[in-house]
Amino acid sequence: MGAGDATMAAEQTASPAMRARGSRNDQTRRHNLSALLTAVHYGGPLTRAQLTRDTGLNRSTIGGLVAELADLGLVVEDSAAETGAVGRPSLIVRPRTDVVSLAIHPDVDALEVGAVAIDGTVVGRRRVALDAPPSAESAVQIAAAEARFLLGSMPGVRVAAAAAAVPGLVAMDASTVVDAPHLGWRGVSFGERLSDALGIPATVGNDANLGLRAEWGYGAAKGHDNVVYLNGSASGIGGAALLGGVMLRGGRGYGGEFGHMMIRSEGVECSCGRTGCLETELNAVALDAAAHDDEALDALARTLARAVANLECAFDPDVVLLGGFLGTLYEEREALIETEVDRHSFLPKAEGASIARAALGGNRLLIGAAERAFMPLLADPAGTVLIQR
Amino acid sequence: MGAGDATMAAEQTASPAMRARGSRNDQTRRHNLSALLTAVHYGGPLTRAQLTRDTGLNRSTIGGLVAELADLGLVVEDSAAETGAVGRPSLIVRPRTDVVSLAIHPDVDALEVGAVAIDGTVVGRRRVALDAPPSAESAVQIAAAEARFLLGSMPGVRVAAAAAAVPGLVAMDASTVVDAPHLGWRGVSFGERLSDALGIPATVGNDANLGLRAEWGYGAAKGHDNVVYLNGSASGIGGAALLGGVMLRGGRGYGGEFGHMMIRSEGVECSCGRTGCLETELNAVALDAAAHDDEALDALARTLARAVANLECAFDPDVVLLGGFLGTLYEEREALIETEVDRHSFLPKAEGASIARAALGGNRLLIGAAERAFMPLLADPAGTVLIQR
DNA sequence: CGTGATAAGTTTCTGGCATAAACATATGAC
DNA sequence: GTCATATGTTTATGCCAGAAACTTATCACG
Repeated sequence: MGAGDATMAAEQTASPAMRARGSRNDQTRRHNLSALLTAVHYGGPLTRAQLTRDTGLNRSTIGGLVAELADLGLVVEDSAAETGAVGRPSLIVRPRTDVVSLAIHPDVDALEVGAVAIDGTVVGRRRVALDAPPSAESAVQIAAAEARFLLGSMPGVRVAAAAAAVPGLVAMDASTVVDAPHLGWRGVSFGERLSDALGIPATVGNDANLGLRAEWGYGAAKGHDNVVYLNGSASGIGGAALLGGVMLRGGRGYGGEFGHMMIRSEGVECSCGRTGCLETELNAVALDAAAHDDEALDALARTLARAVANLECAFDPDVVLLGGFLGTLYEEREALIETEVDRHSFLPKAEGASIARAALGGNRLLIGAAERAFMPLLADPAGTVLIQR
Repeated sequence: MGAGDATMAAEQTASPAMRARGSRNDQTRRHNLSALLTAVHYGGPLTRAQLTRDTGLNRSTIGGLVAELADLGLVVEDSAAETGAVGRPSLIVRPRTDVVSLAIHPDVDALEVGAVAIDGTVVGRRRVALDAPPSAESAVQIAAAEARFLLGSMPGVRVAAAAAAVPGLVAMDASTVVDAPHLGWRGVSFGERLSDALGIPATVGNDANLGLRAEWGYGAAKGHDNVVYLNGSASGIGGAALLGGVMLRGGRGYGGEFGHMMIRSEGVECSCGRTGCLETELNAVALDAAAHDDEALDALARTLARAVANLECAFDPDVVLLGGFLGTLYEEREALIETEVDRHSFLPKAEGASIARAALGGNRLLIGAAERAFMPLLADPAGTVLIQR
């Protein structure tokens, strides 16, 4: 009889908190439309035959669902490219590239606005250099002006939503920036203000979170469901984690602040009030200072390795993704870091997580924010209104 | 327009890994049966009217679903207790107490077997004291004998499944004990062997995980969806985390090993090969030694506080739950720990997690293991066969 | 070319599921 | 004892995916 039988079902989670929502027939339809649009969103153009296999749904059902998505203006069906296979060629379903989301990234020295199509390509971007960190209000104004310009250059385009990637704590409402120290924002309803200025629903997400989302969808974390992400930037170390395919959020939305994980008990005092935080021990300044000092660089690499080992022991990820200067440090000291992590790893060897460098570079936050903006549409393709420009 | 509109849907997770499963009509039925059984499982007896409100389903639908659950022998409907309210009294739906799961807990000095009814009450338990840690084989034999005895005393009872709580790493197959150092088990297919010996499907879970599951369903974590759990026992410190209502597992099932979180960089060498692990700095021996030394106890409390602060910064939980000797330490140094955690907390004050002591005591692991065993039944009430004894 | 094999799109019909609406019933209030 | 209220029950309806039969587009082979 074996234990295997029960395994699959047992992995599911039953909520004791009486969150018992009933399911209706129309939710089935919504779920299936969502599954198809999500599949072509991440997987690129797919044939109807592939969708049939992947979803396990019937040919007829796929036909109907794809027709509805086409009616909604979300996908187009092309004749097949020649495959050389026998049998009637299957139609290719691809997301329409004239459906975009707006991505906004305010940072200390610049503000970027991008338009990202539903297939994940950045179809337009504008960057405004800034002398000083923008106030929330000026960020909204600049973003709105740039967005208008951007959309003006793309006639006929339809906009799903907008989202901003902000370096700081974002509340569960996906609008309020609770504390973005480097921008000097505290308790700002940035999403709501953006929304009003753009005339488009806008949400806000933490930059590390959205960075991981992008890497997950289109970068180095693609295909992995358990990922720890560490990103080193001028403003410190941001962290995020994807666990079982779900983004770590926490009760208030502040989960994943690995930059303030204690890494040295007798360490330097951090701006956050604690001592020995990862980002006070390992940061852009320290890395610059160690640029021509092999031992200093080794020490920093060892610090990173301990952080990675600690995170592996807490999360047991498939991949630990390193971005920004942490990615650079990793490339420069790959062997050292790998052996140090192995040495410190609590988990059975050979099974450990792999370490990888983040892949998407300068487009990462724009793609991540757009991902966030596309989520309502992906979750309910028929129930989400697009804004025609 | 505001950001709020998009928020709910945006919190959902769309999987890029092309896990696009289609949903069929019969899954709707299964989902709803599961939702109802789960509701009465955790929420105790509920009226049909309450179920109607909680699920959002139609009166008629609830009627049909409850009838099916009753036909399956999983629930009974009673006439209402007098509520004093106007209107026709609603029938009370309660889980049948003659449906049980077997819980098995092998430990270094004893093996416990319990029978837990579907309403969460422990209806029978047997404890066999042991001179030495049992081998996996003898644990199977003892468990099977005790289970036979236990079930023999409960005629007419039907068994859903069995599950064991094991102090060690358990693989994703929910059967293989990869490494249970205190028992000396390595790479044992304990679940499969149990299954064969009992004649009942059996799975295996990590003890801390199952402890948290129990506290979540029936103890101090009830109603919270983001919980970090730390349990101190003779064999060290076990950890587990519930994140957004989902148990942290990791890619291989080893997530949540917070006992091996680095807490002092120049610390003592741990059996795991690392240094300064939480459980080498704070354990039963150290606590005993500090029993009559206020300063030593303060130091241990500070160590605990740092661990809690670290976990809060990574997970942003609603509650940090402390069990075993950590619960004792917390009770003895509550004020100190609270202020130290606040001082070290990275997150905005006042919003921080509360700390609480685990509630379920000696029944915790039996309840947790039974929870695990009930999961397939809860997930698919109509598709899971009960074993008649 | 023309025929057959193959695979996929399309059409039609069916069954399951939740719902709405109408009806029946059990309680409290007056 | 009647009414208001809330809930259980029965019946008819609409939606959705699936199955089966049919149609279409390609390749292979002679």
